[in-house]
Amino acid sequence: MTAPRRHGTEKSKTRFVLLDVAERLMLEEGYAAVGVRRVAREAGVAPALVLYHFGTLDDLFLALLRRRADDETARHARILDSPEPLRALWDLSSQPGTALIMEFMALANHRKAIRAEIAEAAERYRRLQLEALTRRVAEDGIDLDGLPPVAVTVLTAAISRTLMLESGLGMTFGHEETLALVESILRRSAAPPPADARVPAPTDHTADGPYRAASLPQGKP
Amino acid sequence: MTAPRRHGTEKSKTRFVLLDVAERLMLEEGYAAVGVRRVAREAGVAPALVLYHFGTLDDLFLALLRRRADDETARHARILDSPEPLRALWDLSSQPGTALIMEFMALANHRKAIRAEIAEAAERYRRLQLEALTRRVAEDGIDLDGLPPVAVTVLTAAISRTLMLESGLGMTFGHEETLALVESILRRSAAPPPADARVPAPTDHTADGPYRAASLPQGKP
DNA sequence: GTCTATATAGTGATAGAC
DNA sequence: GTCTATCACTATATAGAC
Repeated sequence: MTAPRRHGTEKSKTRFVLLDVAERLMLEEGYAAVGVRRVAREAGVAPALVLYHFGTLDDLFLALLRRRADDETARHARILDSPEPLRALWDLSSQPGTALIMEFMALANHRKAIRAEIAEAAERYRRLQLEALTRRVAEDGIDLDGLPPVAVTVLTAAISRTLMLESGLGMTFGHEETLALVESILRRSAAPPPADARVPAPTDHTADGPYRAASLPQGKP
Repeated sequence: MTAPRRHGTEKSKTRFVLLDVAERLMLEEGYAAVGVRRVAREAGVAPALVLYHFGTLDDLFLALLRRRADDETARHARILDSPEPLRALWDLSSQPGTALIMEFMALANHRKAIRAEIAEAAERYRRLQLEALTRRVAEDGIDLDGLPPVAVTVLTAAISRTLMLESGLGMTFGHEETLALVESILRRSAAPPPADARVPAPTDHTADGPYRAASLPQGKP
């Protein structure tokens, strides 16, 4: 397709280093910090080598996006294993891996050439979450308050992303109360399904206190 | 403070045109489309004139941010007047004005010089929403399902922003169900407060059907 | 207030030697 | 596979004429 002249698609060690640098830059300083010269400098190589390996900068982004695919798929599998699938979903959405996806979605707004592929990846992760969550709802009697599982995945992504983005901007107004609300929902969902009527929480397996806040990783310090 | 050499802070007609162009570009193509040359070209003036009026590009962004302040304050007042304050809050968060704030928050990640001021503006809007919502909860018996009003403002912002961002990327998986969920919450909140026990919706004032979807403006077409 | 012209520095990408 | 050198283009910002 877009084979320019020559490019090293092999399992070069340098190639992985370049991707590592690009990923770190995206997480720490945002996608705008990822450039040919910056990546090359931090990797200790010449700028031309970056283009030799990836052809264009867009291809570097795409290579980075695809490299995460396996890791993310493995992470989503935890929803299936966890005794509290809803909490597993929430924790998953609050991890750096998700912050990277969020940064890619911001990138997609400015690189229309790779917008479709980024959106496709984001949607694929949502489908993975939905599949795992749906199975757990069907097998065990997970309490979702009657919410459609797909809506739960959207809400989880929306809330966690918003808290991450705003925290990175130093804006935390209302976060504590929102996290407390999330926590209360997670606890209710964790309780075993009521046999007939509603019963209070069985054993209170965590010392309560009001609620724990500040459980999200900071976006960009 | 930051007086470079000379700048026209007056009520020049050109200055307003430049701000109009910048605002339109931000909404239609994102903040990255706002540059000295681009704004000048679409306004029909020379690039140097943009810097004459605003000094730097950052100052142009800040001027644009401040110009929206009055409009947004007026918009938030609608929450106080509406018979359904929660729906008014949701509609407010789904408008282009909010899309502009969202674009500013993305901009803040790449312009650390004006990051604090942008975050401050976003937080001010949240406080406005909270103030209006809290008053309506106190005066009327608005049903918030026992949620803290501040959490409602965070959730509203999170959900509406997420749907807008994803729609702009052509990613709508799960949106329909989420909008249906929002709509059901809005309807429940609109019902007059139950005197003693729970009663079904009084009159069904809208022909139902499943739910209406696609009620959000598209982000970036 | 608006212009032309230019300074200065950044970008992605390419050519060709080694 | 890696390099140096460079092209072509863009960006913000400034100087000075009108």
